[in-house]
Amino acid sequence: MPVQRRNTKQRTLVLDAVRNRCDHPTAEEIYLDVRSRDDKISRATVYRNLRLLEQTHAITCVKAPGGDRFDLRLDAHCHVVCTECGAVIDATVPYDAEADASVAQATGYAIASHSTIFEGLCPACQAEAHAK
Amino acid sequence: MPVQRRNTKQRTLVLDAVRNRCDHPTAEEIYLDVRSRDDKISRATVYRNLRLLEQTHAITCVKAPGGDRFDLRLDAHCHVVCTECGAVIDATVPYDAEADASVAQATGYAIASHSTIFEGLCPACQAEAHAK
DNA sequence: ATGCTTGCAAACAGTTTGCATCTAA
DNA sequence: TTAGATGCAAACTGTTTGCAAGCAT
Repeated sequence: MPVQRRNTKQRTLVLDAVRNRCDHPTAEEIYLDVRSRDDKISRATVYRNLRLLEQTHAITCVKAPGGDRFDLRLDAHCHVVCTECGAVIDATVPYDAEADASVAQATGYAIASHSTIFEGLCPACQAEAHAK
Repeated sequence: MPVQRRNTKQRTLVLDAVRNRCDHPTAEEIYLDVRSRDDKISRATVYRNLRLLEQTHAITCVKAPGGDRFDLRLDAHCHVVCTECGAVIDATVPYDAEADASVAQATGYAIASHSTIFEGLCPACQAEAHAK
């Protein structure tokens, strides 16, 4: 675990790739995006940088079925994930900062944050389910 | 995807194993528990039954780093996971059913439920961090 | 008897790691 | 110069699947 960070071309590319997307890409999608700008970069580097940027709080990751999704960290917000196709979108519910303090008090954990994930069928998958 | 279910000895063992634990065991831990009662049961069977029981809503699964954790579904509640050691405990925050309806309205998703996961250091890991 | 279930092993997906080489500072 | 970063390939973890045999209904 290095303490000092360097600004490599690859690290910048990974961060930019996350910045340039509004959906919530998987590591693989980030890899493909970055790959189109630098066809030498390896998956390992993308994964290493995603973890590093996450630890730095430059980006956040949403644990969705079928792999983590990454997201630019602007403000804390919730996510909605489709139980059928796995699509992830942002939710419009305010972040309840008070809950963190309350849970910390009750459990003794040092709560850093919380994430809420709503699960359900997206409109497209609802339509498909009806079609059967 | 079978529509009809049978009551096999193995399925019962898996369900009982989840019922008999208050912590939030991983699939592997369930497997080891069940294994101690039936040393012929295979991991595949445990995984298959855990998924099946989840779909049946007999149990729920919490997506934690390092693998899903399983839980008897009594009532909807939130979880707290330690970012260091991965321990999972129940949180004491009421389930906000209203949020589901509100998100459903705003997004067009058919929201089935939501899960909230608080992240932070458990007391033991806090102590260890201080010790350094 | 039928077809859901099982056990086994192999396959899989997503991610991490060892190591020699490279490079930012 | 030197510690951090990279690329490659192999290793790993958690989970799923194909198939022949088994068992609940």
